[in-house]
Amino acid sequence: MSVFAGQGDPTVSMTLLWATPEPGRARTAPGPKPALSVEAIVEAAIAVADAETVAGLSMRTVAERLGRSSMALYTYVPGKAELLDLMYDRVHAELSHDHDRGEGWRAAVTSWATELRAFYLRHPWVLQVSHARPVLGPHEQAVLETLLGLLVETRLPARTLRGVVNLLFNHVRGSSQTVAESQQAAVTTGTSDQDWWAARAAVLAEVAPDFAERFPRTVELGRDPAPSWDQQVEETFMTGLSVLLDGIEAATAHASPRDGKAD
Amino acid sequence: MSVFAGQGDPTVSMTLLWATPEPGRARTAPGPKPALSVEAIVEAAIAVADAETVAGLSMRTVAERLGRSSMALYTYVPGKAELLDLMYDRVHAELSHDHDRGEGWRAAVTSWATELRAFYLRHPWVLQVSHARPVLGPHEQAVLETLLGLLVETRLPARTLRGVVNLLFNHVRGSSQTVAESQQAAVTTGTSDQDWWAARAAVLAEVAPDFAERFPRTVELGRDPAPSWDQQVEETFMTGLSVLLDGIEAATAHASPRDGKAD
DNA sequence: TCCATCTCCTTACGCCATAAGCTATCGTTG
DNA sequence: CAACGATAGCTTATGGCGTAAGGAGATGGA
Repeated sequence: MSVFAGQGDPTVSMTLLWATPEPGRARTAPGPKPALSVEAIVEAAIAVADAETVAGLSMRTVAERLGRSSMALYTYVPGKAELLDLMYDRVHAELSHDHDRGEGWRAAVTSWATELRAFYLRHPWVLQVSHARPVLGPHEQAVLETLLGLLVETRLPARTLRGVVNLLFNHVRGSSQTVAESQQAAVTTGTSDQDWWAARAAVLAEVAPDFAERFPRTVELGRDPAPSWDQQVEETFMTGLSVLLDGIEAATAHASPRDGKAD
Repeated sequence: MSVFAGQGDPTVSMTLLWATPEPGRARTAPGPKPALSVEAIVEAAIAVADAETVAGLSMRTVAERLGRSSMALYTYVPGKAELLDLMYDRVHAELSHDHDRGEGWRAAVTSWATELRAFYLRHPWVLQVSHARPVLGPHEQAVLETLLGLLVETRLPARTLRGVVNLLFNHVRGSSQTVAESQQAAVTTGTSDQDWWAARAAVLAEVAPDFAERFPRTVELGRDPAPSWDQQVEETFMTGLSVLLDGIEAATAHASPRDGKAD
């Protein structure tokens, strides 16, 4: 299984991904007409993954949803790895590329990050797919291009920009992953996040009564909490993002000190 | 399988984790003496995971390494999820807690981040374990406490500090994950990272000849590359970290503008 | 000595991805 | 129109996985 797949045969995956719809071929094919299509399979697989988490995504569950046997899928898709590649890129088509740049790059990037986060929370399984060797599908590619578009006015050199882009993706992905995993754990275990933490705290008090002495700063970190758990998570994300943007601002100042911030 | 486990029974895991070595019990037990121990199993499991990647970690492979059958492990450990919890915490014991604070928090945090990154690259499977509902073992806890210790002199309020800590972990984890996944993919597929990218670029050129027109900024992002791939990755990490630290510095200024940076 | 207890084993179940080979369908060609 | 050959989707089988169930043998205390 290897949840962090994304390692289908590059050639196959990419051909399927960027597929111009098969110019020559088709039409003159003997044999029964295909009742399915790569498209339909990918769609069904996404539906399954959204609903059941990535662990519940199997060739069988996808095929069942389409009223076929699992082996039928192999006519259209070489294997599960390639299917994941296709799902991954396809789902990225949901993201928009027209963030308002009128109020400066800070606001625009914030909008981008917020949307991306919501996207990851809608499709948590996306975070389980490796992005080390990106599928390089058109839709995923567009997300990066869009972000770069929002950052042009910072005029950062490529080397700095690579660091910044990485940082942004890591923050959004990491923050989303925490939430996504929490939510999923809540479903799997049947315990709400709050209950879970309460239970864990109780056990901890029993098993490590000296916790507060050993980890005083950690305890202190819990001070001044947001009114609700959800708000706390949200706040942590936004605070981090804001700090990050401050960092970018500082970097623009380093890069072109004589321009200042004027454009 | 469910690679992103970390969801063993909280009580069980935590009891095992913080275990004072079983005060009452022991000694007076009939039956054969245990030939294994939780300790030995965890150690073996870590060795397997380090060597074989998390996908190669199964109860069978761990047991084999110890010359036992897989079911023998269940005498010591309730299941794989709990075993992962134990491995996760145990391996964090490798991290040090005496970063030099003499040259200010920037240097200290950089040292912390660098060490943590190296740690993740030594034990890539750690990144596959969910940190949404942390195991709350002593060694993992200590990592957070240590970081907080390095950040005290920033005097950031708890709310900001939560954002900053999150940001730092996300950056280190995210950056490490990319590298780790690359390395693993290199092993699994037998293609080096460089070859893989070359192959993918070739396919891309064939399948999407208009790439440069559609994604001009992405192309531009590749300008001015570091001399080697490894250096590029390293540089991206360090640049991001530096931007991030600039952001923290800015936050300290916001928080207590009249103090300035003096302490 | 006997027995309760404990370790470790074998066996089995229900998942998973997917290899192999069959059947039924259908466009094409004689 | 019949026969052919390509094709879609099926059944079956293989070798993995985590782990439930229950049996065999060892061992300390009664």
